[in-house]
Amino acid sequence: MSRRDDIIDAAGQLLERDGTEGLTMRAVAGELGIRAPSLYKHIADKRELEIAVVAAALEQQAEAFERVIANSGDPVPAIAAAYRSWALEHPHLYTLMNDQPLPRDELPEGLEERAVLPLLDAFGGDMDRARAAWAFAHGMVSLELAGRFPEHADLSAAWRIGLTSIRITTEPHDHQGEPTP
Amino acid sequence: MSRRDDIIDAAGQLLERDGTEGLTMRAVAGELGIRAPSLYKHIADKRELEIAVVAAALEQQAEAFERVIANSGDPVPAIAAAYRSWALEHPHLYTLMNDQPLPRDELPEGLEERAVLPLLDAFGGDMDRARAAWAFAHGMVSLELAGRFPEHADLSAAWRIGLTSIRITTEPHDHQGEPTP
DNA sequence: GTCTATATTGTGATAGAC
DNA sequence: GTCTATCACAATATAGAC
Repeated sequence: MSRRDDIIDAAGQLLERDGTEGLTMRAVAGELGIRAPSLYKHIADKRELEIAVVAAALEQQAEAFERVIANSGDPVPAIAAAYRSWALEHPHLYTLMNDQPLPRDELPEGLEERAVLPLLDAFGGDMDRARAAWAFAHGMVSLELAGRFPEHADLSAAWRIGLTSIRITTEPHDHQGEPTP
Repeated sequence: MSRRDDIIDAAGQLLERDGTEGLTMRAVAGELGIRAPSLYKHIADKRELEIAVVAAALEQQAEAFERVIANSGDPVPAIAAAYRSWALEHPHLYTLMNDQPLPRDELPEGLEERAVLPLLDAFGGDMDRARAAWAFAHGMVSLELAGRFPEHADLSAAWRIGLTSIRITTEPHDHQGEPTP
């Protein structure tokens, strides 16, 4: 493990522990027992560090999805459960990955596709439906992470309704009846 | 309009123009042609200002929903379209309202309920289903605002699938608010 | 590879005069 | 209600010594 990887690793742990505001160059250095200026011998600037953290998190997420579809008969609820679990266990990484554009040009080749593939397969290659399911899951997870749901809200019921709905419904491709926003 | 309201108004406009980082006490004061310390004669601190901005935005959103259901036969797609439009026109306000817990204790009495009511009615009082629809819409909107969708993504198709699915499907469930025949 | 010293810029907030 | 002056921080980043 290179010194650069140590830094990326420490940054990820620090982000998860202290949140976005806690992720400072001083703090990352402190985590490794060195001073902030020393980091710049290994990485160009803070943005490069954040991109590396996002890439590592995306890979971790992809592995989690691949693991779960291997051991389950019904992929949609399995992936949804894994998606939610990963987010609840890594709330700040999850936010960093999803509240800004993916730095696609600076990500390892094929990584995004790899992370998306399990869900896409679970919907028989129907990208639009997979995208709707992703948006639903992201909505549920991000509102839960943000503490935006009322305390009494029955999240299990909402998950069940959203997931079964998006999966069950069939719709002809040339369907025109529904106005869209 | 009190001086306090001027400040809240300026803060909202500034947030929308320059984003979260642009919302500083100095900048808000500058917008009004005064100095930052003068603000503290009218508001306690920055947090109080942000809460007031959120409350004003929530009220504006509620008005938009009420306006749209009055002029439309089919409320679900109408509210969805209004929800998306409002978010795209006020991206930073939308984010501020939804990426942290609502300060419910410091919001005007009944405001949250008022903003939710149109959607809840559109689902016949079925709160769980309305919540699923909200999560879907929030997921679509927040991913769009964050620039997280690939450029080629067919968002209309995803909206159509998600909305029709969540509306159409029926599921064994206690329909609390469903009109009894 | 790491250090000290420093530049530069920014923030929220208070004291006290007018 | 507004001002000036100021406190108390904290941030990213660079230069140059060792």
